[in-house]
Amino acid sequence: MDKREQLVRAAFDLFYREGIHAVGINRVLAESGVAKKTLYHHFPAKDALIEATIEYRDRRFSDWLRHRMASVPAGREALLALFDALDDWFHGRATDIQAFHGCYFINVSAEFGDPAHPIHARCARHKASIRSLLAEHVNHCAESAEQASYLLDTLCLLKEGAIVRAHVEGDRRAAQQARQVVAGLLVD
Amino acid sequence: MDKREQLVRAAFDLFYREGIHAVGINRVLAESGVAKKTLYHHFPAKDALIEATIEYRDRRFSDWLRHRMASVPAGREALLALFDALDDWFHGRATDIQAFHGCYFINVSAEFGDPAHPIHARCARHKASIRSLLAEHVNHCAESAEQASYLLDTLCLLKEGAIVRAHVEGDRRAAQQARQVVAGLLVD
DNA sequence: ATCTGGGTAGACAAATTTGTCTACTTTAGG
DNA sequence: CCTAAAGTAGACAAATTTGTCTACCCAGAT
Repeated sequence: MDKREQLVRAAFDLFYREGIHAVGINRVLAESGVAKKTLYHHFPAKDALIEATIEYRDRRFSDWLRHRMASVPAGREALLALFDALDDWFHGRATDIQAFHGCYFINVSAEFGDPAHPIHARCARHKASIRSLLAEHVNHCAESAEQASYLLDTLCLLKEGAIVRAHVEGDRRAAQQARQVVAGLLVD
Repeated sequence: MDKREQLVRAAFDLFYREGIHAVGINRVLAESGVAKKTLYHHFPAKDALIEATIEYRDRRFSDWLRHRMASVPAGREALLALFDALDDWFHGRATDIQAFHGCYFINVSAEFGDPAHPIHARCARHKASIRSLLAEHVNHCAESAEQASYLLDTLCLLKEGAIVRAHVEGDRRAAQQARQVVAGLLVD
């Protein structure tokens, strides 16, 4: 078992559930069963560990979503599958990724509010990467570049909206609501 | 000048910009120019101060939005005015409320992730209150209870999505994008 | 006039934070 | 086999956290 990986997983679990500034290094150490020296051998400072958790989550979440969207025909169906995936996530039926506590990248961006901060910028990059995953599928079913752009923007708005509503307000129907809107936009 | 109010304002400014756990009591004291004893005279603990900042922001933000939506005819126009207001906010043209650093309630919910925590619950209540403000206007232009419910859900999704995209990704066009979608839904 | 409540400045306690360092052990490869 | 890297436990430093407390000031109501 790789100690670095152990650290990153434990740190992610704690940071995701309780927030980054609320969780001290010692909690991560205790949870992962790794020595402090080892942590500082792998990471120069807490910030580097935080970035590693973002990298970890980015990989995990993207793989999960890519997989879900690839299991149906590309285009319209894949875009609807996105919201089915979110629905499973909100209802605790997504075993590949952790139990739902909101979007890690939104949560981290809230704690590192300055857009110029590397950690915030890294979260923005994740969002851009998911956006480009959706873009591929939008291009499958849009009739013009203009419509594609409009569709992509709308999908991203609804996706973020669903995640936030599910977390802040605890309304787990949010994914289904968003799916319904998307279905209406994709009838053409 | 009311010391309690001074404290709440300074605390809100700092918490909103830098996050709650990242800002210590002493920072709030220094910024507000109030003595520590006075803080603990008005608030039993930091949590109570946090709740007071939420109360403060809830009042401020709701008043601002209500005012913006009341300056045009109720119904369709008011709902579009919501997104114009967001657009102004994102572009730093909303002087009544602070410069844009995301939604305070989403940010706080990220730091207090447990939905059962009173602070998280208070944020959810704010969202519910804004939702019911929108509901009044939706009822003005919906043709059925079913359509009204669908419209309201969609508006809320787009609103949260726009705020998150503007903050995390720094895409300040998000409000205009959302407005366009809403305009499409409200043509009837 | 005096007493009460809100205020100030800041020392202090106790816990916790990040990060360093020592001294020792384990493990894997040349 | 032996060296070098990675690991352990945990003491320690220095700063920072929340919250309490002392000692004093001042203004307004009784």
